[in-house]
Amino acid sequence: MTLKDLARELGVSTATISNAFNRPDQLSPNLRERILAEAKRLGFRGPDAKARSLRTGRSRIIAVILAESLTYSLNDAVSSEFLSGVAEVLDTQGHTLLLLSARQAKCQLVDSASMADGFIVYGLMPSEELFDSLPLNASLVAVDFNVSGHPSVHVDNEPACFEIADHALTATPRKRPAIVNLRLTREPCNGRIDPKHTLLPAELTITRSRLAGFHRALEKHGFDTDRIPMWNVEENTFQVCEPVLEEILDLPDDERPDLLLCMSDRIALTALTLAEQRGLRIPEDLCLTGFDGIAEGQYRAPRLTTARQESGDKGRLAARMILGLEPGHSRLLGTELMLGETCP
Amino acid sequence: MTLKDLARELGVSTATISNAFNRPDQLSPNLRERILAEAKRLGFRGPDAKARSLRTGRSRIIAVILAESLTYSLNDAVSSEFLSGVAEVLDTQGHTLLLLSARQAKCQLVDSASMADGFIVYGLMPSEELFDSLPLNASLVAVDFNVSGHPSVHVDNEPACFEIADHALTATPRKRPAIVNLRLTREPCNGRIDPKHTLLPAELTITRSRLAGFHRALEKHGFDTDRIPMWNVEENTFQVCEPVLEEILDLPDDERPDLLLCMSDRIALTALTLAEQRGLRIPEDLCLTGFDGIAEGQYRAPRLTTARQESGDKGRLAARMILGLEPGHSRLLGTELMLGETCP
DNA sequence: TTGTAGGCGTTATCAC
DNA sequence: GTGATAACGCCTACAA
Repeated sequence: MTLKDLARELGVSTATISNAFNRPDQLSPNLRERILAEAKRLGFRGPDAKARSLRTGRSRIIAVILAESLTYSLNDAVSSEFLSGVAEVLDTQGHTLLLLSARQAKCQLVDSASMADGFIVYGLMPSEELFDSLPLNASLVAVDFNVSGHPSVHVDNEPACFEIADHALTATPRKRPAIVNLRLTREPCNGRIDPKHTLLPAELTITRSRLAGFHRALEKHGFDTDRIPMWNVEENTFQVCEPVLEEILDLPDDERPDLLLCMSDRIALTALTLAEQRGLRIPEDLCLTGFDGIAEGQYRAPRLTTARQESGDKGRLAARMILGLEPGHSRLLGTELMLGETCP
Repeated sequence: MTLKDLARELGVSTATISNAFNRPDQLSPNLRERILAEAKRLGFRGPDAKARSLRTGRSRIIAVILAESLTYSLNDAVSSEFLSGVAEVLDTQGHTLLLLSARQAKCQLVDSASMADGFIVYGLMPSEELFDSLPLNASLVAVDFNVSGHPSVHVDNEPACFEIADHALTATPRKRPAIVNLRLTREPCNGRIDPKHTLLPAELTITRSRLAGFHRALEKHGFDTDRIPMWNVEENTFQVCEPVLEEILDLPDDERPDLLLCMSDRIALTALTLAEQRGLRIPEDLCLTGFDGIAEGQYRAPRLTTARQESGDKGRLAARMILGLEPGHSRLLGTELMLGETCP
């Protein structure tokens, strides 16, 4: 049942049917009523989206390209909240959300790409060539990293991390601060970072900005940042974090850090769980800080000291930008220091 | 830059270009190489998805229609794990995931509908008319409810809930069991359910099956199910559950339930948090059971006693069914009783 | 207010 | 192995 069939059936032209659906003001209400009623009766579900999108050039589909796998992104509190914000705006604006991952087979990513009206690219972007495969004139908003020629949405990572670390170091003097990074090294590394590792450049990972903030605070408090031990995890999940944090917590008492600056709440919460299992007193034996402000860290005791970022807002803003509802320049969102009991 | 442009530019026919991209065996490797190279050089990104989908009738897009808002679904552990499973399969099969919500404006839902090759409908379906707007011959898989004429994926809610409640009542004799439901009443209700409320029919909510399981166990243990107090929450979030559970926990000691059979882990965890805040001893003063087996309930102490459902498997199965990788009949997935310390 | 016709960018069916 | 051509279903000047 196509628009044309319906037109023939009703003895009117295809244009009239089309107008009945898309431009009510272009025909008499009576006729329109009749057409809509007959359409329903004959089982015409409205203009076909595939044909319409070919003709008009727009699909009302916005694609979000996620750096991580969909599996990860949908389960992670931070990215799913982001998506949630995106979805909220798209929904009210009559658009729908297509989920893509930079990890997925390139061909289908590219294929689906020409379907979407715009792209929101979230997180670290592994390959330059991906951008080559996106439609040339596509509108694109980058989130948490930069793409030249396109606006981006960022969070004030460096100042936020400075503030956290500064707080941690001011509240109680610390002897052995350490940092647990997330995807900082060029080569995958789940464990201690040593001088042989090369680090990803700042354009490719927000971890660098966060690290810079931590370092600035450490320097302010008289530490030599080169001597601050650092670990790294490749994925923000309990499973991946657990062994690395066990390695840290199982160090001899006089080597074990007494302050762990973590790049994410997920890491910090994993550390917290493992530390509690080992009978370490929080915060006396070990202070912990996170980043993100996810619910799981706040609905528990002790609550996590962290920098809250409004991931949902980030998504809403990115969506509004892609739809042209916001000025087309890059934006920087703030964070809020949340003082919990893990580092009071 | 279209396929036709490229054909003209290279002096070959459009068919040849199309074949170069879609049917490598239909032309000489040399020619194909040349075409691909020139395409890249001239900035042709490959066949346009909109046009292709119109022509072939397939978009390689599978839509998931969620009963709840996208915002909720993306943040809820159970549904995001489900989506995650769906995404995993679609990804490996070269399909992409379009997220729709039954809550969103009907027009765009219908619009986008004709775009997708198939539909996975998840959870309670509020309106019949939604189905009328889906393409007639669309393949469709229902999850957690039934749609006549289409296969569905279910979890063995009734037996699982019987098992949980039976365990709870066997382990320690209880005097005052109570049930906290999720979306059981026809009219929205956040609070105690009284006889005036009408309940949703079993076709529309899995809560009915779960309730039936609880009731069967209660009867077995000599309770009159009509006298078991029931509460209801409309949404599976901390914010919505909190006041209802406060109402329950703040009852006088001799009225407060000593066993709370909850329809979800989210509800049970909220109860747990609030009970701990009130200094109630778990499980001595209050036993709690959940449903779902989400991580949050297992990575804490005390761990939640619950029925674990593999939401990811559910998603994977639904996706495989919609892609025709599984026999086209309905399936029932099992659950696993997980004994935690909230009801040992 | 309604109808006509061209084309959006592909792919599939044929010929050659 | 390669090329012409006809759909796919719709939208929208423009004409009536």
